[in-house]
Amino acid sequence: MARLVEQRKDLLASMMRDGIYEAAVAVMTRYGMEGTTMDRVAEEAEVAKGSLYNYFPSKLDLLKFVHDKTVEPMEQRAQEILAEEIPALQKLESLIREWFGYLDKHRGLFNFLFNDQVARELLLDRKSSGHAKAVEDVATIVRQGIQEGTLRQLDPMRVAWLLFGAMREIVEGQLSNNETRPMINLTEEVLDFVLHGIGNGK
Amino acid sequence: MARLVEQRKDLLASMMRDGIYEAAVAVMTRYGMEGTTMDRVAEEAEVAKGSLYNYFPSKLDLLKFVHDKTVEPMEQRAQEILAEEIPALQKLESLIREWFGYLDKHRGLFNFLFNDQVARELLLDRKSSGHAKAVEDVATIVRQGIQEGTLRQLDPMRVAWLLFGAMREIVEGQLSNNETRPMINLTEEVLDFVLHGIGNGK
Amino acid sequence: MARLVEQRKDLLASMMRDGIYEAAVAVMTRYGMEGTTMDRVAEEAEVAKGSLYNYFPSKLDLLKFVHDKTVEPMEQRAQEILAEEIPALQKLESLIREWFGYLDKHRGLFNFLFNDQVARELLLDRKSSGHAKAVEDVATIVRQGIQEGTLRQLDPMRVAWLLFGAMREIVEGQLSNNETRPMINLTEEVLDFVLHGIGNGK
Amino acid sequence: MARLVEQRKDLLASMMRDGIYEAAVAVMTRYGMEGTTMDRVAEEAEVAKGSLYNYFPSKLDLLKFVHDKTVEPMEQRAQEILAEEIPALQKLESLIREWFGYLDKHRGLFNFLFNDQVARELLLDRKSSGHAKAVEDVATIVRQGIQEGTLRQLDPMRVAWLLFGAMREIVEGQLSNNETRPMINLTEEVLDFVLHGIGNGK
DNA sequence: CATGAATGAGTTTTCATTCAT
DNA sequence: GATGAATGAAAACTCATTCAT
Repeated sequence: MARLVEQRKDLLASMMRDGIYEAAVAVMTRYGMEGTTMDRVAEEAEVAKGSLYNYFPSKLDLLKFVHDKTVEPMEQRAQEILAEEIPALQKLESLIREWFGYLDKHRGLFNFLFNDQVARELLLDRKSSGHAKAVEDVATIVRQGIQEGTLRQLDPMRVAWLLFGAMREIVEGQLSNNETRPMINLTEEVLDFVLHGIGNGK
Repeated sequence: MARLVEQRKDLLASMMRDGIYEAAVAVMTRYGMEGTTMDRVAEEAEVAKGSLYNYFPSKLDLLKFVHDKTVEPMEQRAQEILAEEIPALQKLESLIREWFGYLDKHRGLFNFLFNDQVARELLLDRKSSGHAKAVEDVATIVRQGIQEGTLRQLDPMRVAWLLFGAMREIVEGQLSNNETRPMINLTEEVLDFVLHGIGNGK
Repeated sequence: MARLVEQRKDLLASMMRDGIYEAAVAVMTRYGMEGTTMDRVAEEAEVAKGSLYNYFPSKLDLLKFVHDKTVEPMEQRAQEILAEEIPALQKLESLIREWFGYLDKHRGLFNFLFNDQVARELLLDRKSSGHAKAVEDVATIVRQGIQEGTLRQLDPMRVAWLLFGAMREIVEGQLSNNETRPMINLTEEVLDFVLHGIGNGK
Repeated sequence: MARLVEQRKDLLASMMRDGIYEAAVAVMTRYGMEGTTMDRVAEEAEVAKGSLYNYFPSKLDLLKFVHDKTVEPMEQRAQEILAEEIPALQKLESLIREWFGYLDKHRGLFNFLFNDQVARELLLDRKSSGHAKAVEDVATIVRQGIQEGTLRQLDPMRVAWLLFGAMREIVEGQLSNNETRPMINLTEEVLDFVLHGIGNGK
């Protein structure tokens, strides 16, 4: 019985955290990192400021939560792709497509997720940032591709960084141009670039 | 004679500005943008807080100065390379090499120069951010390469973003790994990636 | 029930505002406008500096509040007097008496209300300064008196300024002499001066 | 001989003080009391800021000097008028005329001379403000007028305050209306008001 | 547990005054 | 004496965090 009460409590707390999460995302999207104050989050969440502290010990913890919660599903999906039994090239395409789809949602959080100093700082003490993990995933695929003979023998980590960066940048270009078309359409183009480069071969 | 006194004064002022610049860079490197307060800069520079305002009318002006002073020589160099009468591929290599050499100095400012939201904001009213300009430079080279037939017919701007991003990311990877070897060594590798991609040809 | 809670809150907020008002008046009286800092007000009110900003968005707003709260009842009263159906001379006497009574309270604020540049500036965007309004009120009475034939045909506005100034000055004289007798006793005398001047008739 | 050197020094110092005086007046007129900083005065005087302190130990001393130097000639003139052997009424008219003429010059300093808290504070330790002295002068004239039978038997000091206030206020009215016609034209009107009041006699 | 007022350290900026040159 | 850079004590305002109700 106490067990049941316990569960109910956990459930409620979890819902609260989610509500605050949504609010935080909204505020971050609207005001940017600098403008994200606990006041605004509380107001957006329609909760008293003090209540935030019942669910998150500090602002930093809230930010970490937002980060994790946003990155998590993407990482989940990446793991699934990695686990499939398909050629590296297909995995790569799936992953890129997935990323773009993911970034089409969360546009507002892009800076927070990838660029911002704060993000970086709050990740300092994490085992490994989503960012780094993503790069690692690519490296794994590259290794597979090399074994399969479909990819050149290059340093997998280096290649992963390059690939990831190319993708990230193009997203940023789109965002800074206020381009609203879905970024998922860029998948082919990016894949082409990554596989064949820009040189006109022989 | 008055001329000489004048010069001496300018020199001193210039030295102060440089000292403050150094201090600001140190603080930014150590504490990040968020943590860069005038207090800390003053302390680092071993000057009174008020003295900063004898050389920079506001914090924003100081930041602009730091940015310009850091970015300007690079832009200069880029223009020189663009103006040379050599094939696009050579320009590209020169540019990348230059960038890496440049980033080897200024490691601490990398985030300020390329990643930070604040940096972006304070550049909003500048002619055009160094970032955007750099991408534009690459696009120019790509256009030349396409005409020369050495580069594939791809959207030059898109390619520029991709290339720039790849490079930026690899730098970031190096930095976050606390890799201390000079980044300039990566030039070949990046160029190879960009030109041929990672696919194993046919 | 929620209604009750709401009311209690409003009441408390109102009390705080009043407390801060008192503190501000005390500080203004003691240190003058120049010396009225938010720090001092906070200290006087025995609240944290930050708390002031929970009740007044800015220092200017606090000053406006002080001004309004002090001036409003007087303006109210003036309007009542103007609206009465009595001869101009009676209105004039009433108004002057009211003013003196009013100034007997608020002695400390006299300079803030009538003399200070800052006060004037902060009233610039108000409908119309209490000062100007008071003069206007007198002019209205003078016009009535002229019509009734009890006052000479003089420029009403000019007369209003003269009258108002005479009164203001005498108050100031009293204050600077640290004269503590109620100023309301001066009503007759001022009225006599205003009506008959100091000349000995023919 | 040393005497001569001494004199030359005094003369130079005196000239410097006068130059700074002019500059201070210009700044006060242009920027108001709040905006009168030592920096601006120095710039206006085309002197280094530090030099100001060779001639005035502090800002307050400079302000006192400005005040005195501005008020002095007026007081001088008032004394002369008082000393003349003419009826009180004529003295009164002369004095008022003189005041208006005086205020026509020094418009920019009006607030500093008569209204400002700062002015008040810096006069606190003076034997007697120019303001108070002026009132005293009027009282003297009133006493004479009473003896001569041309003025009613009223409290001379009170009358002096009233008269002075009326005049001051009308000046202020002119200034706040940005009325640029010379105020000296108001002499008759004010005198009329003061002598006969606004009442329509019997 | 919810609330939101209270807190106060921290931020940018100003400016009278000092002092080495 | 002249200079003006250096100083640092205030000033207005912000906001993460606490805590009484």
